[in-house]
Amino acid sequence: MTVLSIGELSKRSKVNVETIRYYERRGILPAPPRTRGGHRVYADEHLLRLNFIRRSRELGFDLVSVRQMLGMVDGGNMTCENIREIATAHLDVVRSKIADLKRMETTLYATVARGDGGGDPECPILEALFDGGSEAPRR
Amino acid sequence: MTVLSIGELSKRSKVNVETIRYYERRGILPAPPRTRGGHRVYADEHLLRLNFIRRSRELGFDLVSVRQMLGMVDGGNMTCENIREIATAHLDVVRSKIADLKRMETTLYATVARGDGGGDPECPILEALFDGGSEAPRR
DNA sequence: GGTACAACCTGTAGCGACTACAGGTTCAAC
DNA sequence: GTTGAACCTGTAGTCGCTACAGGTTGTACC
Repeated sequence: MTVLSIGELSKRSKVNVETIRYYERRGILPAPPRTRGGHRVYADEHLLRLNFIRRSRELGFDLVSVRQMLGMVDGGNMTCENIREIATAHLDVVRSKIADLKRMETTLYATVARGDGGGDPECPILEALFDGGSEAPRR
Repeated sequence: MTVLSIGELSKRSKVNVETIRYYERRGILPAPPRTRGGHRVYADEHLLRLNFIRRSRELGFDLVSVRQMLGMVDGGNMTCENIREIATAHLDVVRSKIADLKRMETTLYATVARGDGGGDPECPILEALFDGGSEAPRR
């Protein structure tokens, strides 16, 4: 039965003190008991939960999804199927972000590389940015 | 010498009216002349510039970089070398975002796929989120 | 028991790049 | 002259924090 100040919780979870309080305000981490003076007092369960949150955030889940998943765990209404749905939806989001960034990377690299060659053209990067059409690289 | 209302400029550039005004406030699009009644009146040069901004944004440049590039074009102090520096730095940022997202994708996919198999384990996704360590996927 | 000072508290404002109003004015067509 | 879409300004909200300001509490040491 460990007892932790917010600072100690912060160190062990590697989550910023301000962020911990922010999670509490957002209803993602439950409000812990307080000392007589008003300081927060945490227990192991909070550390566990905070680790879950950090790990989810590292994987790119937004706080709404994190709250949903934790809410399911808390209430009895949890199905692994529901959790899987959230995770799968998020995986799709991550994959489409990767696709977007790869499209950027391709166009950017082509643009930056273009001027490397011989002559002294005005500025191929600017030209590409000025006369380019919409999103999708032409061709 | 085309004359455009903000609505027409918006249609042609595919940039939201509110966003156009936002760019003006941020000093990225110059404030155009007004009608007697106070409506903004744009010319072709604004469309050109706005297309540049849109295209840069689609490639992920932030507004500070866009302003820097446009500032160089406006003042005489532009070198293609400076432009290339900005673009190359941005390319690095894009590439590291891709790397981050790929790491997420790998871990996420492994996590989601884990429970597909036979038995009826509690919930492998939750387990992974609860007992996972820091950022880097182990193994 | 006193004192110093780190750690804590609340509440608010800022970031970036928009978006979405509210509440009012102007323009264009008929 | 009248409608009504388009425009105007200014402000607040989004997301996930981060960074104060200005005050209070906890704790270690003498």
